[in-house]
Amino acid sequence: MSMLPPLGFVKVLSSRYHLVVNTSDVTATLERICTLLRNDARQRGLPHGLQPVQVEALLYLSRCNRYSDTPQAVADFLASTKGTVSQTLKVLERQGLLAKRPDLQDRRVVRLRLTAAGRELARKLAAPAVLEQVLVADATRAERLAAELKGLLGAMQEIGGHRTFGACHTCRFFTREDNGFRCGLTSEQLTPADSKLICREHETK
Amino acid sequence: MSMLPPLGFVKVLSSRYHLVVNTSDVTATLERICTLLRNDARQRGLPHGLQPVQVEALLYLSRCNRYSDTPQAVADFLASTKGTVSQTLKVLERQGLLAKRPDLQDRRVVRLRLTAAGRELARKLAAPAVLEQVLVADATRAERLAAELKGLLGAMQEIGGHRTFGACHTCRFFTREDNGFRCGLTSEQLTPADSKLICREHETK
DNA sequence: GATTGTAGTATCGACTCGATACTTAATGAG
DNA sequence: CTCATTAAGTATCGAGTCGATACTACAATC
Repeated sequence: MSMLPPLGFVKVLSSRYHLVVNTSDVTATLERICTLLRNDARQRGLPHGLQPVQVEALLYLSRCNRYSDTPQAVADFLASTKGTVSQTLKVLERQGLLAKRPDLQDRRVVRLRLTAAGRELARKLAAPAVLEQVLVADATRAERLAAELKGLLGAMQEIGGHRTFGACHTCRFFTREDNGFRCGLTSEQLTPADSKLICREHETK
Repeated sequence: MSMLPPLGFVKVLSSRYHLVVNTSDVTATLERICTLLRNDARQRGLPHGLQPVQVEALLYLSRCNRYSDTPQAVADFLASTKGTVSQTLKVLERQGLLAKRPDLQDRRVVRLRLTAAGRELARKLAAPAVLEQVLVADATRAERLAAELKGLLGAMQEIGGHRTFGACHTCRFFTREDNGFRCGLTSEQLTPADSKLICREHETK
């Protein structure tokens, strides 16, 4: 029976509270949360014949803007590959939740649009039963969590070299004009509804 | 284009800071973290021919105590079914990471033990590359996260009706004696090493 | 105009996971 | 003590995931 500590078991000494927190503790907790959350997603999707990944893709497409509705964007969001995503989208299309149409500017590109059924299902699936209950039960916890998790996600995305996929209006290219909003990257006008959507080209201010 | 809000989109008014936090914000963030984390686990396991679930199972078995090393316990931990877990364990056994032996008290039960190779691999996989870097970079964040996440996980487990799978020494059955520790449930003596392991029968104090 | 890069699809094989149908063994009620 | 019930585990099927590889079509660049 070897008693070697696991690799990467790092103790971090906090300068503020002089408490020793070890990272493998946070890791184990977070991984367990992920397991439970993924299972919740599975149970939510199951009655509708959807896998967890399909649920994620559906929800992404219901929230992304017109620059981000392509298979490659979905692949980036899911941190997966275009091959795998192509499979997933094929299933969603067969189930009538999704329609493909060619992009008129770039004919290599496929544009994805949820059907009415797809949007309706996304609306139903958006509520993760377990989390919802926990968060409503304790408002201050929800608040602190929102801040901490956003910070963590930002750091993870930066280190992993992933795109940020933030909401349009939080982007550094987002500008306000006299009669509305505008994207500094595409120079196109944006509606208030647009400004709340997720964008593939999002960059933190 | 319907503009109905997603079901379960709940705004929580914090009594402390008078800030409006919406739960779907937290949810979206957390689901994205999970996606990235799961992918990290996939990438970690891939060089060794392991799927994310196999990694989780391996890590669990490397950290659980002698009351918790059965297929059913693994299924509970993974919030999965015994059928699925049976498959997963069969693969791990074939890869020589795991050995099965019958339980002598209850002959329906199978006891699982990692082989030397299994323990060594668990040691290597315990470090989730992305998280490790983020947490080491900011100690106070790691500290706050540890607290928040444990709170969240506890609430999720309670609402979902899952076991807590906490460390032995944090259990309400754990007692200190003159010459060591003892489990109030099994009445058996516990070594200091035992007291740090995960237990299936764990209950919060 | 040839080369290079990007978006997407098709196919293969190992694995996941729910569902279902079993076997074996412990438990409990009469 | 026996029979019904319950629990632990396995086997099998089918739809789906996902990495790997090979491919097509189009755009961009030089």
